[in-house]
Amino acid sequence: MKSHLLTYSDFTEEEIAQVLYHFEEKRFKKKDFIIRTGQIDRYQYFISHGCVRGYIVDYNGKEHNIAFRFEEFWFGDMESFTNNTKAHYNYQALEDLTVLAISKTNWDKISNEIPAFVEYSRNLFRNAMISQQNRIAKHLMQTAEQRYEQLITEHPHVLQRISLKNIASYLGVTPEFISILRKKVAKK
Amino acid sequence: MKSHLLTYSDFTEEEIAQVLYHFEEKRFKKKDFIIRTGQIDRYQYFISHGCVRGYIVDYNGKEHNIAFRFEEFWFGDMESFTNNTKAHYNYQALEDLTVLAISKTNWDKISNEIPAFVEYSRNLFRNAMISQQNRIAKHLMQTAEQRYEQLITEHPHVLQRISLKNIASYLGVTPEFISILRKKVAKK
DNA sequence: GTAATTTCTTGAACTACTTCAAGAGTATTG
DNA sequence: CAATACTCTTGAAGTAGTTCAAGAAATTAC
Repeated sequence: MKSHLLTYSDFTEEEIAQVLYHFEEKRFKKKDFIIRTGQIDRYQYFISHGCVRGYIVDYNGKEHNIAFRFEEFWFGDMESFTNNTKAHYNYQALEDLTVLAISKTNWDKISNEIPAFVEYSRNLFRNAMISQQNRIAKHLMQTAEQRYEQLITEHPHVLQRISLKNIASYLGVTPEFISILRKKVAKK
Repeated sequence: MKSHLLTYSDFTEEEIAQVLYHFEEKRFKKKDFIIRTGQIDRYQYFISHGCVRGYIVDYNGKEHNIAFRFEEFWFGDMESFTNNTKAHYNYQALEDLTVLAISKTNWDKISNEIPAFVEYSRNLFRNAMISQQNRIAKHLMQTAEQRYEQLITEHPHVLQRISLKNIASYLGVTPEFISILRKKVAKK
């Protein structure tokens, strides 16, 4: 966490200590829910160990993965957290999970006291915004086959930890179609 | 612009004057390019009048609209602007356009001098991140027909100003298919 | 104000992807 | 370690959306 803070803004040792003081460690078991649709998300979570998926459920009850998050990444339903509204997304542990959690109260407190933290979070949001934008562009430009190939070449470690069913949902296709793609790609 | 600053953070009158001082007004004609793929985007743009589309070109030379921006909104290739790298996206005026432009140099200067500006931009990025996330979710959940219907009910003004061809590209379908959808929706 | 260009529509043939059903393989649980 | 429950695969039939070609309608340009 400390090194993560320093890569996105300049903190003094004292500021770092002050920031870290406002986090609490939490643990979850595989398959536990950290955030559920309809509830208010009062924390942001920084993963120290494990991984999670974020997903949304459509009117037919079908689940759609919008994100996977691994060690050294943040997750949370930012809209719910910011506006105290009901969360649109669910976040579920895909492995046993250890996180550093920060409450909204502490988040706001640190934001007021430590300008470097505002800059840190600005940089995080900017990067997130950029990568979401790029993801949208890829969805518009590429077929499912291209998205799958790009995923396995650019993020091969993801396949070690995430089931094909979950990958399929993230890519926006059915598990059956991922099977077909796998056969195709294997032939090349 | 002034009222926009105030809705996203607390500025003193003096700070507002200081921020505004670092913008320059620029004008473009309909169809002009403000940002082109491959060039470095050295400005961020706040629209005072007109609208633009952001798009990316795929390997087949096909264009894909990733965004439309109207009055009182920002645009720019944030990745290029931040890292001084080549822009992935093109931004083109869809109408005669007047913008307030801020250079990277001035952006960084204001960020160092005015904490409220860092908070302002953090809030912008956060909102952008949230709406991109929601857009991805909609793409995963909805058919093109549902996305089209939602667009015309939630943003009917968009249809007054944007051609169907450009809407089609934004929704991720062909213009021909938008025609089909329009007939379907008209029947209801 | 007419020519030139672009946008929108229509229809027929095609492709990427889904749905459903069923079986094999792999984890998880008591 | 047997029972249960997921995950992954296969195939056949179906659907959402594409491609291509061509014409009508609307905009732009000289």
